Amino acid sequence: MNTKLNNRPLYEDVADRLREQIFSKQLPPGSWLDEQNLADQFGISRTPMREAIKVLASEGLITIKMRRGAYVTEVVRRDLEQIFTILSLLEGQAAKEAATKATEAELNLLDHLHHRLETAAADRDLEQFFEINVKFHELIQEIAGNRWMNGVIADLRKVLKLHRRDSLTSTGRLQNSLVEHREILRALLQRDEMAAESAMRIHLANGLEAVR
Amino acid sequence: MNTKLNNRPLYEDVADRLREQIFSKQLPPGSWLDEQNLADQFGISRTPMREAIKVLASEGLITIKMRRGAYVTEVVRRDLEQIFTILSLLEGQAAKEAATKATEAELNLLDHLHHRLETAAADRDLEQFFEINVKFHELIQEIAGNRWMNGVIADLRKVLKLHRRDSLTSTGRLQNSLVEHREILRALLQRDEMAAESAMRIHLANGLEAVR
DNA sequence: ATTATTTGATTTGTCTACATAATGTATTCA
DNA sequence: TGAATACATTATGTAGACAAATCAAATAAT
Repeated sequence: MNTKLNNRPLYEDVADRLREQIFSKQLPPGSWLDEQNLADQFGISRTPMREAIKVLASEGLITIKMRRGAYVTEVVRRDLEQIFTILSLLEGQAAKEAATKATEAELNLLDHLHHRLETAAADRDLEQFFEINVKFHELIQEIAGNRWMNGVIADLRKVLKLHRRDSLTSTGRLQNSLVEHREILRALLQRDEMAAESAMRIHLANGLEAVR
Repeated sequence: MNTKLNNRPLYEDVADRLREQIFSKQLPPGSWLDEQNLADQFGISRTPMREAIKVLASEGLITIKMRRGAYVTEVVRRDLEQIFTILSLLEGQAAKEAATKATEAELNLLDHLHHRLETAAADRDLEQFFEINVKFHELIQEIAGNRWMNGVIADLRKVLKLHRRDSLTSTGRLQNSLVEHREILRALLQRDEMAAESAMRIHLANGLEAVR
């Protein structure tokens, strides 16, 4: 009895809901995913549940063991270091390309976003800060326009969310993060490729320092 | 009746066989994947076929359209440029890290592989050359030891294989490729981080030039 | 003749049931 | 009492059937 939307495949909705449960630690890292139980809980059969599990597995959020079911991936420090290394390279490249590719309108958008970030920081509104921060990064990626790169970054950022100490939880880090963002924005507005790349790399390198 | 192995889930075997059909252009880019037809052809039911399709979709080899089935991804020049940009960054980083992390034994392995590459090139044995070339790159990645990076690289290289003019088909490119490999190896043996990274980036940048 | 509508065929999405492999438990024998 | 084997339970892997939605073709209407 689906009173819900049929606007897209069920297994995608299921995948979204599963992700939420994983990120909220309702399904903590290392825990086993009981197909039947979860299917019942979601009011669906095992088939779309299994397809959803495969989607999350391809994103690296869960690990499937042959004949032994699926488990939520445990992200250890080593993983954080490796993932931040990649993000630093890719987002750095995105910032570099954005510096030259961005239209004036897009630069204005970035500027506007950054101002909202400053406001959220001043208000100590962590929720808002985090949300706008994500949008800022995503807009830069969108401007760079590398479809494959954006996919990789999106997947890796999802995996990062598995880690308990999700970056910039400490307010000290928040201030530093803000300063780094200012530098990124400045470089972009001046269309300084190298500075933008460099600033973004430093930003992410510091992000790694914050979580460990 | 499956006289075959049950050593791993059926959908993984199916995914492998599907990949083969795609790479061999038996299923050309843009073509539609008829679930029922393929399942019959493989002597299985649609369930593992659908799961295999989702695996390939997560690798970017096929694209699933809502209620309209799955299609082999069409890789255009834009995709090639974007993917090579990423590979250049990541494999460059791998080479950089390998320069310091590699043990003497691993450097010897690389040296050995390169000699076999020289031989294959001298023999104009394209098949061999290509195979050893892949191993050379993979060994460097293994030495760098970034699990997440290696996954990304592996996926993107699969997507590259979709393109008709799979890099270094021309013998002229083969000679250039060999020279570039010599430079990469030299830098690694001297444990020169920067040179290794730079040489690898140049190598991949030239790889892009060759396919377009 | 062109456009709209309806109907039919095909295909995807989902469910239920069955087969098979793995884990845990109990019973038996040393 | 401890270990090994057989059995039972449980969960995953696979198959086949059903339901819903899309596409195409044929018919009807303007």
